Amino acid sequence: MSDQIRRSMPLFPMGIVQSLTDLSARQIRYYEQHQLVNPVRSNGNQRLFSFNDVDRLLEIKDLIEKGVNMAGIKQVLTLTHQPEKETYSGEEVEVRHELTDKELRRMLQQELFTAGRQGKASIRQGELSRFFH
DNA sequence: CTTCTAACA
DNA sequence: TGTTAGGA
Repeated sequence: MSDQIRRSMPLFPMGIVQSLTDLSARQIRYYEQHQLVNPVRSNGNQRLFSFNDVDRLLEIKDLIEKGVNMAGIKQVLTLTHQPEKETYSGEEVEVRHELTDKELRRMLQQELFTAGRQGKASIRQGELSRFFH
């Protein structure tokens, strides 16, 4: 598993990650507060992100653009990064769960009916009606 | 010059 | 989320 070590190596500072993800420093720091990414700190207290962190931020950006809020993103990322055991030609391999649009819609729809009505759906941001149109 | 934390005319 | 102050 040497490749994972490389993907986890602290490499880029805030500026690079900003241009790489098109997210503001404010957003990136905010997502870090919510445990969505875990950049390491340099001696000067500067954040150093790994390739994995950037990859993760891109997933977050994608979900944000789909109208999913923090609560929803946490759920999706948790499910997505939960290793699944799959058997290929006799060999058991760990595979990253791919969340399908169908599953995401299910989550959103369930949310829409469960916690919905009374208050705001905790998994959505504003009117995400386009998911059902 | 870049990044950090805390806070909000 | 943006923006800004005050430091490192």
